[in-house]
Amino acid sequence: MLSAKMEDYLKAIYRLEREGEPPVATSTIAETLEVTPPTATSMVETLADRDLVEREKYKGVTLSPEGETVALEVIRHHRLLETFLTEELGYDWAEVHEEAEILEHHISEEFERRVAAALDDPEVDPHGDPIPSDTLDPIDDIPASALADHGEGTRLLVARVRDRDPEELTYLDGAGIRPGVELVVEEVAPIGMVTVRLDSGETVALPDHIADAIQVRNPDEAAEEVTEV
Amino acid sequence: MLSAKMEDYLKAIYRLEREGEPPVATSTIAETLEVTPPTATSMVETLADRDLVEREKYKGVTLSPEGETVALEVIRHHRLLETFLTEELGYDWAEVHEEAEILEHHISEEFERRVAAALDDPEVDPHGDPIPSDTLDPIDDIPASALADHGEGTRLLVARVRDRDPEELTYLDGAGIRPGVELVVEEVAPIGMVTVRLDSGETVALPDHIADAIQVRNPDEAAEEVTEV
DNA sequence: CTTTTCAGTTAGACGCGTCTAAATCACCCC
DNA sequence: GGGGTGATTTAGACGCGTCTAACTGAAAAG
Repeated sequence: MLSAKMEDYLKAIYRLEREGEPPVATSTIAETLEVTPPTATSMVETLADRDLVEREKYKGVTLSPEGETVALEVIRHHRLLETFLTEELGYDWAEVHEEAEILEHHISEEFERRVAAALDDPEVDPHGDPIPSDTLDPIDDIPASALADHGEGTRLLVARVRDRDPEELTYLDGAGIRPGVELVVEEVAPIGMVTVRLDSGETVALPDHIADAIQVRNPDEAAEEVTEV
Repeated sequence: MLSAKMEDYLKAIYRLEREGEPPVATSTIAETLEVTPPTATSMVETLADRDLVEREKYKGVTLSPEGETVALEVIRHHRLLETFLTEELGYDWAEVHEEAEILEHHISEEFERRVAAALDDPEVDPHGDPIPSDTLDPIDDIPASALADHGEGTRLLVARVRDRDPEELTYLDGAGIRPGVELVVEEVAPIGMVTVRLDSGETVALPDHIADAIQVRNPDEAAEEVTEV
């Protein structure tokens, strides 16, 4: 049986593999999980002993296929829970992360199935992130880029909001910025700030770290996909 | 912060206090939680250090007021979850115990509030057990007795079914025996078995350990209460 | 090619919750 | 009221996940 902690490590490694170049450094894992480097080393050894990661001493780790499956399972739990909490229990979009972060390790497969059924097998969670299928196939990420990387005048569709901070999320939600919304880049200021205009006409100024967290795509491409399906 | 294990011990002590005469013996706790006596002793020491139980060496323990509050909180979580799983997620009455047994330790106060609201503040769970209020006042148990203690010909209302075994519960449910149902004691056989007749006309034979677990009351008294309220 | 730097690992410790084996207490019986 | 018996506690251990302090390897800088 895998502990909640092991699942946390596998999930973190999964995420870090996709954010940078594998293999993932021990120190990066340690930072992400807010533990000291020796702690990460010893956990990584444990995971390697169980063939959940491939490890080369002093080089870092990559997930094994089994490790990736576990990570996807946990991520599926997390995202289903986030969706369930918002849709069925009236949670605010911003509040769900913490609750899901804990519950993801404790729900049964039966619970997972029933929640998925109650929600009609959703494909994305409230933050716009794709939910792994029940067969845990690798996720093909919806192609998206950071809002920060686009120039003035571009019209964009918000695909995902990659932020965890409840206060920031509440602010963004209140300002009308959430997955599915369209906006136009109004100004890219050289002081590390981007201003966008929503369809409502309102403008919102966003500091760089927020503009990096907002993932966007071309509205026309998104529309095509919907047509295809 | 209290660990899930501590909560389990407190809940067990709470239950055992009500089943027998306090103080509760260490060995009884050990049996209930399926650990060895030394393990129970050491956990009980820890709980006493935190003022969650009052303990007299070699004599046993009783819950302190704080300990009782914690126990009630955990029981509230458990019973709300059981209700939620049956009502909202379509779980079978028999399956919910195990799931609730784990989740009760991991849901937030926010989750508790929202579940209670979604269910419209229920007063009993699917097994007929009362759900502690959000203020965690002591539960005044609905007066009920064991089906096994009644003679032939008595008409009874099933108040609670105090069984955990999913197979047994599924059988009882299938046979039509669940909280709220009325029945008549048909035969008390000297071989440790009770036969009851349901309003549907069907008879069901129940071995003693089951007849002990089924809590019943006088249907007329129950009706009076409903009228009062 | 040597030095320096810093990421990464090893060594040793601790708290939690558990165990087995051994000691000890409480209480009943004659 | 001395023994015996069974419940209870003490002693000492272990695995997990964590820590700090100390050491080692790898890789950049000169």
